[in-house]
Amino acid sequence: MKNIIKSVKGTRDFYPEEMAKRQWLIEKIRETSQLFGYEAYDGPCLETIELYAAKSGEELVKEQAFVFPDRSGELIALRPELTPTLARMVAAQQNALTFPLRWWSFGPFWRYERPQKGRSREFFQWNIDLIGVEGVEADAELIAVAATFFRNLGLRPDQVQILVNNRKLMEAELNRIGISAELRPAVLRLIDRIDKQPAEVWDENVLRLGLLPDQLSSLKALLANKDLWQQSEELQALFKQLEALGVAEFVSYDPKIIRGLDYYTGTVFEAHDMTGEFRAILGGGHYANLVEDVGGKPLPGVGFAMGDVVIMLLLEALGLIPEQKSASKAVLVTVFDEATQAIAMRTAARLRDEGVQVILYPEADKLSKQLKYADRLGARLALFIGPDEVAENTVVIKDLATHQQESVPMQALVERVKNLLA
RNA sequence: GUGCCUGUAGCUCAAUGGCAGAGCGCCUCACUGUGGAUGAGGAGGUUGAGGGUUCGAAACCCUUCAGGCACCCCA
Repeated sequence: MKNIIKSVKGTRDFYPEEMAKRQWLIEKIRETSQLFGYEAYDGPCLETIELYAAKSGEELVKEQAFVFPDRSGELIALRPELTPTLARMVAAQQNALTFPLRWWSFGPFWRYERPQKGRSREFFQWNIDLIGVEGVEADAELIAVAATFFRNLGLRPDQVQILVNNRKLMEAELNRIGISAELRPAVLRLIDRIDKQPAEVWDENVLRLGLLPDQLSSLKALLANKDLWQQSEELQALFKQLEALGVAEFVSYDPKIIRGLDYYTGTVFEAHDMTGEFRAILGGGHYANLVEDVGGKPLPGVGFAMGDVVIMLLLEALGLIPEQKSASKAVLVTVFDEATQAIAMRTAARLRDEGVQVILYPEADKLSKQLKYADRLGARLALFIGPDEVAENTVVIKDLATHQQESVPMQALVERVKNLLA
């Protein structure tokens, strides 16, 4: 163990067991995305640092991106998020694309952060965006995508909720309290983390920004008001549409949802597990303007991103990840001895020609060992072709789950195996 | 990047300054044509790494690496 070279901090190895789970998750993401008519796309994992300089705030690039010079000296970043790439791609083809645009993507991202549970330096992220729609209908659709995804995974509304708020509403309400436009961004940032700080500390921080004590109490009343959404026409319309889309049970209003990214201008939302044990599962919102910073004409849209880590921790905790055995449809062909090895190989080849997944034991060995191997891999059937079978021109098929076995004529093998696997 | 906690066999953990152990898992055999059970054997550790204190360190001290918790930030 001592001489094994260590992996890079914050990265994960995906052994077959974990890889199978990752593939399962991707499949669920693909199903849901396609169900709503979204098309898959991807960009490069490497981008020039200028792409991020304009967008996504300095913090993300300066402090959280992996940045390095290439051999010519140009600064390259491992992508910490996809939105700037999306903006660039859309801007480059802006006059050729058909809007509204429905695109989704799943791929690796990197952020140079301190790893913790639910947060690694290399992670996978589902990004999905609807671009070219101004109205709140687009917001409703994306929230419906998220809710449908949860439903498809077997998650219930009492286990996970999508919490929604609206930036315009919050701006208006802060204005009403008398908080100046210059102070609002800082106040919003504090609202975003109200649940993370002790109440007294939070109060202190708010007052330190320059708010008056009665503004503080107004603010706290605001954040406790679960009916605040009724002050927003957009949110009223949104909830009505979510009802019509059949996903309202997964959504609730929360005035504390702000989102860190500056480019959100309307609806913002975050999905959380109801025990509060994990970090946010996904987050997104409405942006007025996706491509302006990279040189395109203004385009509104809405999108969200979901990392692979938290959702899998949650699903694992709830026991919602089905057992993934890659060999669950496989037939293991045993090799009795050297004399029968060739016929075992021929039989394996015949089955493979018919599209049956066949694992051929690589050498003659004790049958107990071969069966144990089949068992470990989770194979469905095992075949025995020993001297007796060769003499009779038969094969013994054993169902490893039921322990039942039968002898069939060699000619009937393929059909019988297919029946048993069906 | 800051503070705190934790690193002992593949996994979960004992051993609190005196010979590094258990359970599970793994391998072999009982089982010369049959897997999950049972029994008997066996392999596997420079106690994360490096240094220091000590007659003696898994344990105490320093450094470092990794993970976890909080901050920061966010998926």
